Amino acid sequence: MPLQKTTPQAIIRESIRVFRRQGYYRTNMRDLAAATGLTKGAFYHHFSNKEEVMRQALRMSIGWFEERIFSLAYEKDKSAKERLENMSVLAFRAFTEEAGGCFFANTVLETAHVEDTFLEEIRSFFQHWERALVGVYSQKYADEELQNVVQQVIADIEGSIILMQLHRDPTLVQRAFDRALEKI
Amino acid sequence: MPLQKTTPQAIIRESIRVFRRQGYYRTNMRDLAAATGLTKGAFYHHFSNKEEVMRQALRMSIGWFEERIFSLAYEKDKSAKERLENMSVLAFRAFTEEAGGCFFANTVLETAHVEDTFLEEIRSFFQHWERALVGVYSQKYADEELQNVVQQVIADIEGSIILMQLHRDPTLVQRAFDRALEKI
DNA sequence: GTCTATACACAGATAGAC
DNA sequence: GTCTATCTGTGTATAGAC
Repeated sequence: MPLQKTTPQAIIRESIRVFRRQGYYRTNMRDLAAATGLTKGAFYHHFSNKEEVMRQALRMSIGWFEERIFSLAYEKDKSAKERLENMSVLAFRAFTEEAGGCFFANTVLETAHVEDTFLEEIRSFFQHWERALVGVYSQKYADEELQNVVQQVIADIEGSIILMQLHRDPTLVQRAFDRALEKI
Repeated sequence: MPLQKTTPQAIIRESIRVFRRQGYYRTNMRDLAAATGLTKGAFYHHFSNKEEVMRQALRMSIGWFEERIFSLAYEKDKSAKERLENMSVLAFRAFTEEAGGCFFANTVLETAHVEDTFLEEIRSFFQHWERALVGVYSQKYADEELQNVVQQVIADIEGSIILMQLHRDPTLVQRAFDRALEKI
């Protein structure tokens, strides 16, 4: 075996954990390198700067959500309620693990006014989430009301994630998911 | 030579604006000083470090919300609906002005995992908000349901503030306030 | 591919002149 | 009370040895 070759994927995977906990500006290159057991010097062999790492971290995370969670909204053989339940279980886990909250929400609030470097990626995440929810709620609501319900569900969950981080209590997020299930 | 005396109050007032837009870590002492037309050196004559400025900024902001907004929940001569409407108008303005969103939510997400330096202040803000909403919604709901409604209203608004900053569209927040008014 | 060493910029904070 | 100058630490990023 070649002495542990560190893959860019592994680096990004660990970087997501660090960014999600510490935020973008507070995280430095030493933190990111150390998370994969590298030194700064070795880290720069794989990525040319922090912005690039962050962008790839956001993209990998979006891909993960699409593949593992949003995709559940489109399983045609299951009822809308069932699909929403399946998504909720995994989304709850994703947002509460390591108490890191929502990587994308964290990043909007931190960077939106300073630079719009990551806006495109973050918007993509929320668009996919919205589309998935429209998929399940469209059996009960339509048009403007549908839009309003979906927006409320997302806002309720994201707001509850903030409160979870403030009170260190994941059940606050669980209740938001419960409210989302009551709406269908 | 500008020999005008700069009051700590004026400094904090401007610092709030900077912190709310740029966040805590991204803001440096030069930014804060410049916001009141001072240099770093002069700034340090009034405050000994950044953390102290932030803490006082949070406290002033809490005081402002209590005085100007949450207090409206306790005007006994008005109906619950009226009181909620009055709060909503001003709160909407406060959260959307300069597109800075909610100073407290921004700060939780940015700092909660790194240090709990400001948790106490931020919790105080949300407690006062919660109490005010309990005051108006208690005429229609009670006990657990009341708690749940209040939490949903706050979460919905805070989540919508995130979406506002993402899409640069304050009407998203307006709709959250509309939903809050429909619940009473 | 990974390391150590280092260049360079900027941040927080202090000293002392006016 | 405000300024300029400066100290010290830390951050991004690069160079070059192994």
